[in-house]
Amino acid sequence: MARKPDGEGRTTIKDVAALAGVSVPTVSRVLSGNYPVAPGTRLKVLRAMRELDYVVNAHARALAGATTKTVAFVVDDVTGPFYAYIARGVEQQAASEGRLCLLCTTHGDPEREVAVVELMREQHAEAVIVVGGAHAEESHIARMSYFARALDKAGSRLVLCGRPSLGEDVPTTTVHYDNEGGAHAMTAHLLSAGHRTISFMGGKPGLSTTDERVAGFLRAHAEFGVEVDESLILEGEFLKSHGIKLTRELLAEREDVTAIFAATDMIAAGVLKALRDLGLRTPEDMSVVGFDDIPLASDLTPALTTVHVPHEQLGREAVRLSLHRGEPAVNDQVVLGTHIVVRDSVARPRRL
Amino acid sequence: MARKPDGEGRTTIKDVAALAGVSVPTVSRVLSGNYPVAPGTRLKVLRAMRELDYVVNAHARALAGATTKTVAFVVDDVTGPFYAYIARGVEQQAASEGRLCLLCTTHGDPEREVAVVELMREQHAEAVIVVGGAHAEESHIARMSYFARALDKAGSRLVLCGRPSLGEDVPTTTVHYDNEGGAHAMTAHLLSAGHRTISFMGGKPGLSTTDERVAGFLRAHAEFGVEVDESLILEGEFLKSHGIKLTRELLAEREDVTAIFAATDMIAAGVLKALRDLGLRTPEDMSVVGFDDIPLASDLTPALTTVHVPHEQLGREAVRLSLHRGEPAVNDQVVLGTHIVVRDSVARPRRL
DNA sequence: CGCTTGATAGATAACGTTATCTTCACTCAA
DNA sequence: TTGAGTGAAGATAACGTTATCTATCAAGCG
Repeated sequence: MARKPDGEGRTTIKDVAALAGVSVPTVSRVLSGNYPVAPGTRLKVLRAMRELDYVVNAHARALAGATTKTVAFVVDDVTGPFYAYIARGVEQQAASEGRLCLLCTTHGDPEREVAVVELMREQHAEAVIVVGGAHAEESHIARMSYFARALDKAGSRLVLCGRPSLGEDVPTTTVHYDNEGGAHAMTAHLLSAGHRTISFMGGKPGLSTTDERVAGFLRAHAEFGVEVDESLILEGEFLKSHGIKLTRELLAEREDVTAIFAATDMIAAGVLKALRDLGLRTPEDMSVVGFDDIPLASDLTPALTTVHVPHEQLGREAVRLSLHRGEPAVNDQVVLGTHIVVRDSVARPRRL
Repeated sequence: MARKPDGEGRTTIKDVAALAGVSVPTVSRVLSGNYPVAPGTRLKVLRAMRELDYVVNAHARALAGATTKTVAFVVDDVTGPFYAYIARGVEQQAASEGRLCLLCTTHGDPEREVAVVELMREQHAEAVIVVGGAHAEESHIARMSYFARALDKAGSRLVLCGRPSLGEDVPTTTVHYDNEGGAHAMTAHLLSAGHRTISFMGGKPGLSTTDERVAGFLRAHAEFGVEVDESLILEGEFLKSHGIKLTRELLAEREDVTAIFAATDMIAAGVLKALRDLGLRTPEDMSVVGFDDIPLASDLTPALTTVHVPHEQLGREAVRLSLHRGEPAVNDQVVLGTHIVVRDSVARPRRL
């Protein structure tokens, strides 16, 4: 039972080699299995490893070899169901590809987003996946492009998940979903039902998610030949509380609105609550729809008609694409489809 | 503009040193700032770093120095709101202490939990935080204890968050919350309201979370001198669908139950839905309470009376305690309090 | 029977940092 | 002046792996 004195701390490959009576490289060979080792020798080494309770030092391995086997995941806030499901997709796919998953949050702060990407560069992550809507500011785009190139030069990859590409010439992988199409389909659904005065509620202009959803909203109106009253496009955060506040303000001012298109399901939850508090019935007095199809949507009363976003698949694809990209394309892009899910929150308008 | 030829990949500290015309250690000193460097030299180095767009190699640094600056976070599933909020707490605290956060999921599989902890050992994470109820199986406890000791020997720390300690002699930090007390208070609340036939619904026996909550349920009954009908303690997963199924089965068999204590808010959501489907009103025909106080609880109809768990604080404490533990205590323990939040889902029983 | 060949295993050199030990030029007191 | 003290930098040696090159031994072949 010759063993390294306890309390010494970490056991290294050297200790294993000594105990097994072989050289250090031989142990390394047993570990990686990429080189022939005599069965007897292998056994001795394995026994020594077990005896000493040895685990490799991932840092030393990363430094010596080339591959790092880590995927970084950058997100506003893990708490939102929207992100949580993408996170699950990322984590699952990463795990199934034998990768570890580094989690960072930015709290919606573009400054912090840049700082975090920098940090990931230090970690030599194989891919850095940035999730959620992007800010349209010129300076932010420039800085992200800069990091995309820096990562690319270091053999890594910037992945944009749920936000538009930075440009054809910037080396990134983009995994987006069809915000514009989903908003278009949903708006068409409302217009088909006879609604003509629809409020689009929530979202900050300049955030890609908002802009794309509003674009779909406008296009559907144009196709139906319905003029949009710009004052019905209300700005706000993606929060339930904002849904409540905006709904109150809207109904205090106008009587003619028959439907509310909430920019997200969370906002829609607030809208429904505000309507209930005001004594209005959904969908009889007011139709309400959302966007995202988070689990909450089907739990609301009434169950919310909304646009389904394939969150989990989004996360999986982000990892999958960034890890095995075959051709040396500068800029890979995938757009996943969205579709409307009809539940119980839409009816024909009463007052035309 | 003498610079390393592009396309070479990673720039190292050597390149910076060469460009700045100083030695490698000098650059390192500028980087860490723990040693005096002449202002002029510092400036030259900083300029070179910017010029070459240099970032340190975290792996090399981890290998050379001792500190690793990573916290690992092991959880069943990021998707559940319960875990998501703990995750947020962990991530926030880790970030504010300058640590990175490694995320792993186990999908409730004890095997995978062990594998993941092993993996974290390779990463030399400063702390490995395992979140959520634990399985009581002897073999699992033994293996976790083993890893706790292994981590401890390597200067790291196993943190149990929301699950009981592994024993006095096992080197761990435990950050728990008062399951038993919360369940006790809530049960007392129901008993005080006059309920005498209460079903405890959901949870798997053997999972610490379940066992602790049931214990509180039983203690309150004992204190009120009310006999518990064991057949009213129903087993099931922590899922909404199980809440629906169990409620249907329960009400098909018995007429005398006046209140349901759902083991979690998710189950309670299912209970409420099933009751509504059966044409029963809450709380007039049946009182319902939950446990966890996830955001969903206040959105349900009626708003759910439940036990508040300080999720985010739990995550923060886990990181804080594991990072600065002063005395060399083998086994630190903290238990955070829980309290009931009264909303609209409890009334006095109609039928006594 | 000597020489090539294949299968193993050891020796040595990276990998990119930080820690530690020296060295070197100065300044200041004796 | 000269020796001690000080501030700044270089030299060198880790850190724990894997990669690469070299050495050994046995078998196979001409």
